[in-house]
Parts: sequence; structure tokens; C-alpha cells
Amino acid sequence: MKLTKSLFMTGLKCDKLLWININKKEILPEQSLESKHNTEQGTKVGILATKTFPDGINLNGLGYRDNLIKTKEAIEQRKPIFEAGIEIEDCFARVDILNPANEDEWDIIEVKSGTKVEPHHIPDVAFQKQIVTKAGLKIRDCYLMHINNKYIKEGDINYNDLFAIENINEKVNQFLPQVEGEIARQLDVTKLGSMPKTVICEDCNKPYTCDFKKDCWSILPEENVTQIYYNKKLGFELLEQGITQIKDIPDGTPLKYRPAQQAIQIKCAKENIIHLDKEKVNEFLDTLEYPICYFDFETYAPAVPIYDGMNAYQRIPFQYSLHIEKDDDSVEHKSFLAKDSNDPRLDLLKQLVDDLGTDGSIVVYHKSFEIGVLNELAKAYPEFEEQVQSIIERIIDLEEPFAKFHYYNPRQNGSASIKYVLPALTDISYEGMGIGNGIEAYVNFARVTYNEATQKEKEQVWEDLEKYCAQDTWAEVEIIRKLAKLSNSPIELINNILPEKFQNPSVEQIEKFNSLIFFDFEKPTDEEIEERNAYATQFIKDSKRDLEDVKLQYDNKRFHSSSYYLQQAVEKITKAYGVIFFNLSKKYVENKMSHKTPKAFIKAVREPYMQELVALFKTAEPNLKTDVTELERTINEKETELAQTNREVIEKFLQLIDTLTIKLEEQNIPGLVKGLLHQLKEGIGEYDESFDWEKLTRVFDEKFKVELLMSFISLYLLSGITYGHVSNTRYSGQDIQPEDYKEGLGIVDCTPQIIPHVQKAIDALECFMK
DNA sequence: CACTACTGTTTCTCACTGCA
DNA sequence: TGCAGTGAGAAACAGTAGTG
Repeated sequence: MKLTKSLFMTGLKCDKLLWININKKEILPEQSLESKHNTEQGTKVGILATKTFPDGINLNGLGYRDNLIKTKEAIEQRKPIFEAGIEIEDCFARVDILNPANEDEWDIIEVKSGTKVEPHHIPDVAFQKQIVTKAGLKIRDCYLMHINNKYIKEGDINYNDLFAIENINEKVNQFLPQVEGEIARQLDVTKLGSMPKTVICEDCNKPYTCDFKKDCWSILPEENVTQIYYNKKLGFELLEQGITQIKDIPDGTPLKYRPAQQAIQIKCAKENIIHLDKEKVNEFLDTLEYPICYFDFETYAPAVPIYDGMNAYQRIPFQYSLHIEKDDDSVEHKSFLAKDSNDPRLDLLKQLVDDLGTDGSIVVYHKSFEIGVLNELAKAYPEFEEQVQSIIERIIDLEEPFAKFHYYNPRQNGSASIKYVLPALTDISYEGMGIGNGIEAYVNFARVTYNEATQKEKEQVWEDLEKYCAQDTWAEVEIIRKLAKLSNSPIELINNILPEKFQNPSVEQIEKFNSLIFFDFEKPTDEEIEERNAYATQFIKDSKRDLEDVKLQYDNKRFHSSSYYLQQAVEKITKAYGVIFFNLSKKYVENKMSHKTPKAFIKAVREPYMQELVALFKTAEPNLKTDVTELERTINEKETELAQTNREVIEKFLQLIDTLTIKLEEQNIPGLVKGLLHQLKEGIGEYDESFDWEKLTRVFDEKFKVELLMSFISLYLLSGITYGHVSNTRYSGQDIQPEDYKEGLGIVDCTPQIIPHVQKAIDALECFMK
């Protein structure tokens, strides 16, 4: 085994990766498409660089032995040598260009496909210098030859202008003394009997993302400190302290660069919530003007320019996708894709100007990219300058609300990239697509456009490209729609602090939760059932009376009283439902639930026999969250906020009841109710054998198919609307004073609309009880 | 590998002040 | 009058993000 230059560079970065490369190569994952492409580009550039030395000897492509032999011969001839192989006892290096200098000296020239000297180039060349010197050659200078990105192609490539060469001898000499020790250290590492343990640090990403990173990093928890937005360094510092989870970051840890966003990220992780600044998101949405053009470029940036007038690494826009949404919600799709190797830019630009028209917003994700490409186009075709500038002015960056964390979902893993935002916000996935990201797009484009490819191959790539690019802009449409929905949702008040994913509580948590809040499920005795029925009947009576009082007080403009009685009416009928349907005990209803009526529904939602009903709600309102722990928190902590709910939101709640009713009616209720009843029977029957199922079924079948179910949903929402008013209406010194109950307060304005809903629920239950 | 945007940090500039 | 110190604001810089 010999330590090669690339192994040496690997070893500088990571012992584990070095060890694997020597001892367990088979577990290395396949090179990523990106690094493959970069390697290929590097090789290509390396070959081109030799053209600046016309009399050089090319040893490229020779095997290890042959290369060594031919190198020795070539050294004798004192001509430039490409890929000169030099070995000393433990090490082997190939020098890109070994160039004779003076009498008996040589220069090392390392060729890189980049456009400048980077810090990691120095040890790379230093290793070569060390080996070559030890092998007996005199080295005069070390150079780095890289692409000159100022070079503009006109006609045939001028290789002398395409490349720039920099003397890096001094920097190399600075590093040189470390090389020998480092080589020895690395050789020791390779001989270790077992794999060195994983060290997660900045080096995993720098200068390139390690192909093995995915494996090493899989030991980190899902929401880990390396994902802190804008301060990865802090993440690695925390890792060193043994803190891996974002939620374990101690309060008071100094935040840098984007502290506001970082604070939101940490808060979301700690409380397991989604952050939504409804106002800011709405502000953003308000800037959009129809027709909204959702737009995306795909480009290819070759190191060596392909078309005249372009410089190195300049982007060639070869494709775009455009979804145009009009204010009637219709969406039209337009696209462009270059299908031959001619310069596509002018055709693309002409069609683009046509497709985008002159009105409406142009939505892109990360505007600097699209603006940059557009500016390059304008520069290449100055006759379009004005039109391009007006296009640029219409651009709106969809990244903004995410970069500013106006919306943040922990599933984004601290990223505002569309790659993370999209799955956090929608169900759209790139999985299973022929082309799933921008890199795959341009690599495949270049493959079938600038290399030999069969017609069949080309057509497949074109199809995949169209699909991919269209999906990218469609994703923008979906994100906007989702944002609009979230920030306008009537139940957003509850939702925006709930996590998206349903967290399954552990058994211990459930038990604890039960013991704190719920009646422990023992089969009720006959007396208890008797008692509950009596209790429920009493509640129905009380609720009816309270509802009458609502009307009286409201007519007399005694709004604090009407609001209070409204809450009481809802509370009592909810409690009646609770003891009849949710198996709540009198003890629970009296002591634990108190006026916090939504608790009755929390319990219901948690019950397995209610899951089908919950699923039904979700078909009507996918945003409906059912995480009980969080719901509980909302109820306890957001009481005042909920009490201050304005008219619009309450009206939307009430509309939601209607929407859900329609939805339920659409859903073939008899069949569903049967299934539901069956589950209900299994569930409650376990505790209460005496329950009158016949009657329940009959009632459902006859006239209360929808009403009882709807009462459940309706009371769920009504209890949320009203429960916050119980103390505010009666005691001064609260956040809302009794005298604050006047026209303009949501609950006051909506009381007339709420009354019929409560009445309906009372009627439905009363009828059932009979 | 390229590029640009953004933003917090650092550095610079400069007017102003108090004091010698 | 010169000089050091101050602080506000501008400009430059650095780091990180995103896109392909």
C-alpha cells in the first residue's frame, strides 16, 4: 500500500475516510453525481492544460508500473511531462505537469478546474513537492494553473488565455515542514486494526461534501445542532460539548448572524411547534399581482466556454418552466427546452419575453439566481435590455418568507431551501423522478446535448427535464397556496402552534396524562349510569335556560352577560355530550374539565373508537390538528388570545361547521355511520355494556344521521370560541374587562349567528335522550 | 465548481468634544 | 491649535445561504 496524493488529502480531512479507503473500500457509497461531474470536469481541464506545453510528453492513461518507467525516461529528456509518476518508499504522487527549469531543476504545475487558488490546494502541491524532492529531483517553483474566468471565447479556444498560472511556491514552502510528519501519522492510521471513530465536524463539508457524510451523520438526531440556520460553526461547537439536539441548546446561548431566525428555530424545536407569522406572510402574499408567473431557469455552466462571447463558467440557460396563474385560479403551463447543441440563448430569450408578458408578478425561488441569468442575457443581447429590466422588476422571491422565518416548520431542518420547504409544506416529492434536482438536470442535458447520444436517450432526457422543471414551478404554486391557506385558516389560531406530525405519546405519558385529566376507565355501575343520565338531562335543561338568557341579555345589550351565558350554554351542553358519548365521569366533568370545554373533545380525539370520525374531519379540513398534548397547551395558555378572536375568524369557524356538514353529507353517511357506530360500540361497550345501541342506531338511521355528528364538530369549535369568556365576562382585572364586551368584539358581533348552532346541538341531544 | 444576496461584524471616516 | 477619545453612520468584509 502506498499513500497517494488523493489519499493524503483525504487523510488531512478525515482519518475515518482514509482508513476506509485503504481497508474497507467496498463500503464506500457511489460517488455523488455532483462530485462525479466535478471529477470529470477536472480531468477534462487537466488534459486541455497540456495544450499550453506543445512539446510535452503525455503519460496519461498508463498503468502504475509503465508510468513510473516512462517517467524516468522522460526526465532524462528534460521535456515537460504530463502525469509524471514519482514514488518513494511509502508514497506515490502523480504530478500534473512537471516542467523543466534552468539547468537541472523542475517546476511542479498543478492544474485545477477552478478559477482561483484555494487554501486546500497548498497541501496538495506540498505533498507532491515532498515526494518529488525525496525522489531526487530539484524543484525550483510550484505553480497552480487554473481557469481564467475573465477569458471570453471568440472562435477557437486560446488555451494560453483560458488558463491563468500562479506561483504558490511560498505558500507551499510554508506548509512543507508539516508534510513528513503528517504522512507518518496517516500511515499509522491506515494500519489501525479497527475503523477510527466518526468525527463530525466542518471538514465533512469542506471543501466539498464528503460522499460518506450521509453514513457518518446518520448517528445525529433528526433535529440536530448542525442545522442551526446561518451558524454552522456554533453547531459544531455545541457538538463538541456533547449537545446534539437543538432542543437541548441552553437558553442564553449567544446567537449570531441571524439571531431572530435562530431563536425561532430553537423555540420550534424546544416546543415542537410550527412558527407562523400570519401578518408577515399575508403582507408577502399581498405583494403578488395577477397574473402570477411561477418561473424557473435550468442552466449549465461549463468550465470551458462552448459558445462565442461567453466566458468560463458562464451559465447557459437551456430550459425554463413557467406556470401562469390568473385570478380565476386557472393555471397555464409554458416551457422552453433547447434540443440541439446550438446556442439556445437568443431563442430562449425571445420566447421568454413573449411568455412572461408585461403584467403580473414573477415568482421565483431565490431570485439572485434568476436575476443573475437574466442580466447575463441582457448583456449578451443588449437589444433586450429594457425588456429584461422590466422582467427583473416584477420578480418576487418566494424564499423571502422562509428566509425570514415568517413560516418555519422543524421539518425544514433549519433550511429555507425549496428542497426542504416543499416537503415540509406539501406532499409533493421528487422521489421516483428521472431527474430529481438541478444538478441531475444539467448533467443529463449536457450528456445528451454535447456528447453522442441516441435519439431514444435524448427523448427520455427531454421528457424527464420537462417533468422536473415543470414540477419545480408547480411546487411554487403549491407553496403559495399552502401559505395562503395557513395564514387565512379559521382554525389557524389553534393550528399555528401545533406540530404537523402527530406525536405518538409514550404509554407512560398517556397514563400520566390520564391520571391528571381523565376519568380512569372502569366499567360504570348501574347507579353511575343512572346518575350520568340524570346529570346529562339536568345539563340539557340548564343549557336551554342559559341560551334563553343569552337572547334576553343580548337584546338588552348586556353583552358581557350574553357572552357569559353563551359560554355557559355551550359548556353545559358539551358536558352533557361528554357524559353520554365520551364516557366522562361526573367527577371529571366537575373537577377537571371545569369551564375548559374543549377538554371533552381532546379526550374524544384520543380515543381509538373516535379515530374514524377524526379522519372524517380531516378530509374536510386537512389542517385540523389532533395532537392532544398540544391542544391541551393551547387551551391552557392561549385562553385570552382565543377570547379576543375577531369577528372574521369566528365567522370562518362557523362557516367551517357548514363546510363540514356538507362534506359529511357528501360522504355516504349511512355507511360511514354504521362503521362508526360499530367502532363506537366496541369502544364504549368495553366500559359500558348497558349502553342502548339499538336506540343509538335507530336514532342515527331515522333523522339524526348528520345532526349528532355535526353537533360534535360544532361543539368542538363553539367550545373553542366561547370557553375563554367565562372569567373575563364576570371579573374585572382580567385581560378583557366586562365593560370591553361591546359591539366590535368578535364574540359579541357573532352571538346571533352562534345561537342557532347551540340550539341545534341541544335539540339533537335532547331528541337522542328521549 | 460558479455565481449573487443578505446580514451581522468590523473597520473606517468624520464631525464633534474636552482638554492641553 | 492640535490631539485623543467618542460615537454615529457609511463602507468594506466575512460568512452563510441559496441557485444551477
